[in-house]
Amino acid sequence: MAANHLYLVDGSGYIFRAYHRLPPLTNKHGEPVGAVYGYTTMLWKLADELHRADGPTHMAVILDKSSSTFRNAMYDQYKAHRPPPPEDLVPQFPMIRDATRAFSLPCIEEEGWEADDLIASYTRAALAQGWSVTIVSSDKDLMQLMTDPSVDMLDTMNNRRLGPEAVVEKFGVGPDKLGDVLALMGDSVDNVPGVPGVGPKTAAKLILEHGDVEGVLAAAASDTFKKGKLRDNLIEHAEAARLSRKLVELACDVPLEHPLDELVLQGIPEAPLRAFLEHHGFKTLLGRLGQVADAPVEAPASVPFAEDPPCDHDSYETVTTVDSLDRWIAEARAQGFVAIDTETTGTDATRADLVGVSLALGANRACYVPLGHGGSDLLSEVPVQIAREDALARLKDLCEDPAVLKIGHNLKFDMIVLGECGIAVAPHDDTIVMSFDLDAGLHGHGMDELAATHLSHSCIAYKDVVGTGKSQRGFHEIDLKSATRYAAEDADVTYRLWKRFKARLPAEGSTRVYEMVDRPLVPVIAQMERHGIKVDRERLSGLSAEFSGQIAGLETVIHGLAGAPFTIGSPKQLGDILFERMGVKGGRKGKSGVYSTDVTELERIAADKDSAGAEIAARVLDWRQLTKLKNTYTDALQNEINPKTGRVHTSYSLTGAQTGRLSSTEPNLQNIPIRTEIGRQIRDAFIAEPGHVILAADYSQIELRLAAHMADVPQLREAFARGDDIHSLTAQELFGEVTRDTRASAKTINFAILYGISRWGLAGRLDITADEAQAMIDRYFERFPGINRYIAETLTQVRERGFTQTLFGRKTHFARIKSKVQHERQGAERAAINAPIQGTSADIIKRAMVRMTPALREAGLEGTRMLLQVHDELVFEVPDAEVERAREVIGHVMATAAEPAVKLTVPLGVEIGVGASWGAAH
DNA sequence: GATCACCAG
DNA sequence: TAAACCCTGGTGATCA
Repeated sequence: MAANHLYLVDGSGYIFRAYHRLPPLTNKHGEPVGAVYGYTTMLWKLADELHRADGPTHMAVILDKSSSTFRNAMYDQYKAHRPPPPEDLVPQFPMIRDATRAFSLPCIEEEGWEADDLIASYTRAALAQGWSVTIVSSDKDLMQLMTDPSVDMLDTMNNRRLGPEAVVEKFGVGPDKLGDVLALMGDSVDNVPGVPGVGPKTAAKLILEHGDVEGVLAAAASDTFKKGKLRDNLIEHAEAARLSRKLVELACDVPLEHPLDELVLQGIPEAPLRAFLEHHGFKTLLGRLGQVADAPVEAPASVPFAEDPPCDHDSYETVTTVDSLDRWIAEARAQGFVAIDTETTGTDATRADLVGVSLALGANRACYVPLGHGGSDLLSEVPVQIAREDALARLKDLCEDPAVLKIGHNLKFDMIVLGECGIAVAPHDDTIVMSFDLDAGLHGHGMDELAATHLSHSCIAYKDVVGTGKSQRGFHEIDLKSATRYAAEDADVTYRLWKRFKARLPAEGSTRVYEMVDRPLVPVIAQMERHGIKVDRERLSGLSAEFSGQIAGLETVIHGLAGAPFTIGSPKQLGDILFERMGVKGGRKGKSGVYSTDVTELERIAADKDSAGAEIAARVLDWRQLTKLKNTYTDALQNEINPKTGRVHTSYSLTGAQTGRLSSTEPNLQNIPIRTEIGRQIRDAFIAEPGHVILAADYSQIELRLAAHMADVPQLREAFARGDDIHSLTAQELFGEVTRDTRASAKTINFAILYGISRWGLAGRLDITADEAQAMIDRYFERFPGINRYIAETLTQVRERGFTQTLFGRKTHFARIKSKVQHERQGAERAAINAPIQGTSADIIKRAMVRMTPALREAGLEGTRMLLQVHDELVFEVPDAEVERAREVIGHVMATAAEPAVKLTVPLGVEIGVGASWGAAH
């Protein structure tokens, strides 16, 4: 008979990880239960272990009891700086004991001992009986226990079993030396001091050379040790190192309150478990118990859904013959839809090469079609694959077949890659966009996270397939078996998510925004990214050189003023110079205790001509501006020019901003300077091809116009209709006269309103007292009562429903709107006031983008291309001959983009400029 | 990796 | 009580 096998669950560790991983769900009693839910699903997964041949015979959950331990007696600073647990986590601790009891598992905690010590002690006792032990945790301290071959670890969050080799991989030493390495490294969270300057790499090297902490310290004290900072630190902090060694040592001789036999598993009775799940309304789990209770639904994510079988990676087929590929395609045609995913050599779609395509027709009906594996040093033998042209020709027929729906997750990426192979993809659905339109604000929308949330499935991690760092390989270097498991799983999971989202969209009122705005936008964005924009490298490097000279000059001056050289870019050093050495009066800021040296602070100092720091502050401001422009723009942008196209191809995220805006990365082309003359020059480097011009079209004050419409403010609506200056009107209403100053203040207030105003924020902006700011706000609300009403209604709704909506029905969820932490709640309120306005603006420009290309083509403008979107601006490259007509078409499409779905009571103004460069087009 | 600072709408 | 510090984003440098 097999020996007993004890599972020890590190409950405390899981609570915190579940808390930070999951959205802050609430049950029907209004109690926060996010961490409890995560913990419960973890125990659930553990129940699967029961069916393993070498599964548990005994099990217990070990928890920390909040109290001091022997380590505090040794070192009073131990865990002293650990912040208290978040407020909405505290009430979940007792519920976690409930959850454990619901599974009929013993729950062990003891005064004066950390969970780690109890786990160590029970482990030792079990080993003494000849049992084997699995520690369910990913805690690095507990890895010390794997010195015995009968001990392993299990991390249920990613379903990984860890053995001693995992310790070697992570820390460079085996479990027997781990305590010494951890001691030298220290741990800032637990406040284990360690030795300054020694991280994991150095610690491992030292321990491997000298055996243990004492050996390292002895070596450092001897003359043979290499002189330098490391040796000084080891000598100076020798005592701290010895103390740390004791702190990380696990106590394995704690008297056991429960004899091992008590921990025997007797099965999980259903009744208490059902009662617990029903109390919290965990419907997905209840569904799995066999029967769904009809409790009200508290979160859409837990709507029960017809159960799919778990992902079976061995069921996936590697398609290496044309016949087989034809069969898969025929089945896709027969059923009318297919989930699809591409694998490539890299993550930048505009530079990556296609390596393979996976398809899924249903749960566990998935395959991988390798197209470009092998041929490199690492996988020199080219495996059998269908000839690339044959496969691509068939895939093209499938992707362009109007009778087959292609489903992807972040399909924009695949559209770009396939587009480079001459393949269009239509019609389509995109699960990342579906998820965003359903659940923006609740959680991220990456496939791994969605699989965990909706399918309770841990996807194979990409880095586990290709590795990381120096040993990382391209996907084309992966063997076909591993590649198939990973790639086909992606398509399989995409299909499973699609089925759920497809049902939820109409049920939750999100079909409109998905079908009218976001879904059709996907291929439009893919096209824009493929086009890219031409950038004049010489112009950028010229600016870089110019800036370099000025920066060097400023550095000399600044160092002279400071009396000594220092790192100007270090806020810490600059703060010390200004506030300590030069005695400038000013305030501390931030938790880390460094002086704030941001723009407002430096401008304040520079303005006080009597101050000793005025000169240096002014110079540092100039230095900051120039280094920012050089590092972030003139230098960095040159590296982003694609050598193949000579153009810069940004990547837009359709799910990056919770309000529905796009965001732009690698490079970010939505924050190219414009507000200062010197920064503006960078825009001159964005140019048109010969025979073309750049055309830039901006919505004029679109958010204020939308506020006037949505809050129904007659004065503002009429002013926009007349084409009046809106800030002057506000100044007249608020101050009774229009001057430069009152107009500037009015402009600030107008924008502050859109952002969810607070008296302190406005006070800081206008440099007035909070009371004066409050008086202005009161007056604003008095003159424009609609604004006040809009804010109140928006807040009432978001508190009731948990989300706001745009005029097109886009939802943004605000989990923190009920937070007990004041500043979190207030932050959520401000964001909620802003979201419908910012989001509607995003909806409108997206609709303009969707209609733009068809409208241009219909007008016979074949050469005009849309290149960039910057929130309220669209940038085009236009052949000289098309400029005048393009102006008209673009202006018209943008101005009418809301119609006919939404009829606005204000006109949308569009301003258009044309020039040889982006800078000249403004 | 966290923090600060700063670019845009 | 004291603090609050206007929304949405992304990137680069420094420092532990």
